Amino acid sequence: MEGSGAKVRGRGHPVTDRKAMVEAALGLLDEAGVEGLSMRRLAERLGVKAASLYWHVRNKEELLGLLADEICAGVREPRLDLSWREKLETLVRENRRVLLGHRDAARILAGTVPTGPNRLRLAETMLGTLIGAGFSRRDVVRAAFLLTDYATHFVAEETRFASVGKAHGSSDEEKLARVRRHFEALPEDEYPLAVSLAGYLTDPDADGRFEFGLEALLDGLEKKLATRGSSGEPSG
Amino acid sequence: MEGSGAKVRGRGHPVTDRKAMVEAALGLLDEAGVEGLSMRRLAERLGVKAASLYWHVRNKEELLGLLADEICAGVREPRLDLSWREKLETLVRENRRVLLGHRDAARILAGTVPTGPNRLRLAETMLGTLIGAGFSRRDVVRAAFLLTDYATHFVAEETRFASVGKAHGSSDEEKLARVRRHFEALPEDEYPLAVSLAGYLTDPDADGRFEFGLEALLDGLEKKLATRGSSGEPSG
DNA sequence: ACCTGAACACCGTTCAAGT
DNA sequence: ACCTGAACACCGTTCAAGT
Repeated sequence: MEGSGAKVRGRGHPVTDRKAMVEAALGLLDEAGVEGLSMRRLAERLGVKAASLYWHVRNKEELLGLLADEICAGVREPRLDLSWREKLETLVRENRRVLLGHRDAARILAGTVPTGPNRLRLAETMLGTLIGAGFSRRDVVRAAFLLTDYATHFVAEETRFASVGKAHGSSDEEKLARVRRHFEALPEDEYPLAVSLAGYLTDPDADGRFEFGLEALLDGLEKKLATRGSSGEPSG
Repeated sequence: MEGSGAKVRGRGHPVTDRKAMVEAALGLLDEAGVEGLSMRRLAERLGVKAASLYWHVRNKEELLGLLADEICAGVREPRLDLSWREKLETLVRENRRVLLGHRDAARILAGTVPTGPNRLRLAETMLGTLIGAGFSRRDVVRAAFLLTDYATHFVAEETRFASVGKAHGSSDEEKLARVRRHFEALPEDEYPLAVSLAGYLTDPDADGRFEFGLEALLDGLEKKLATRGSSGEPSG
């Protein structure tokens, strides 16, 4: 429980305070989720009144931006000896892994503009890898958005129900089972496929779903590379 | 402007009232965005007190679910003579078109579970098309999620700044120009690619970006079909 | 069957004032 | 330089009470 006193000493330069704020925000996020992450509760956790936070941060949006960047600090760079495709796979999987590390992290990322140093660094890696693969400059950027957004939004969907039922003690399996029964109970003449595919619609294998989409995306990108050729500029 | 009086006559059966609520909610959404869509403002618009809404609807989440389904009513089914790939393209493009038709519609869809009749009907069409293409039952479901979520999340990203700057009179182009200058002003030694690709990172051609991703996804899916063969069951 | 009054337990943000 | 008191303008939701 260190850090409860916020700025113990030093000269209390604002950097330290922002850092403490973001750390506290991350802790609060893990305990209470996005829904519970309010400026007032964060202030309480820092032993301060809510109004004080606005000395360190313009508004809540700015705080969430800092928080998002902090979350991304844990993404590891892919090894240099990998192929471009392996590098991209690693990067996108790493993204998912890190987002699964904090409650509602994907929703924070999705709702926030990537301007912090960590996210910019990751963008550089992604863009550089795509340039190395031979995409045109325009396609590099489009592919980067596609892959980054895929990771973020997949995890956001995947964890949507993580918080909901935890309160009244229903496990993930119980929740999925309930949804499956809901699909199965639909009128079969109107929604025959939803009924018959209910088992797959509530497939608990999120890893498999993630890899399915990732492979499709990379196969699609690979095909573009083959078709369009290296139609673009040199890779500088 | 019909429907301003809510339930004029009939026997005021609850279906009518819910319909009027959802219509009013859609109007409020277009005027005020998700941020401005509150139960209290919606009640005001219906000439009623906020507490009354809870007679017709369990809570706000349920209302948003109904609203999401109403938004999806406008999605047209693809023509039957198209190939499976053309059908999927049409369906995903239609999805985007409809989501662009109401302010923050994509965010409503993204935050809501697809249980309404319109969304279920669209799911049937999507699943049926993928079955017709020859995917295994498991892959049908995975591909359906992939394509549906792509449309929703693409539009959510695409329209993220739609509302923000409108207040202090900055057009879309001005906003993009500001972001581009921000990237260009980054330290070139740390973020060389962000600086050099600033123009593409703020590309205003959303249609082009959307089609890039859609083509990649469909190419990727097509490849799976070729590779895995029709490994699954018959198409019943 | 449907609506209201009144309350409960919250929000983000501002700003003059304190130290 | 940093924090507080007090307020402003909101939220979603409940529930006894009205008609």
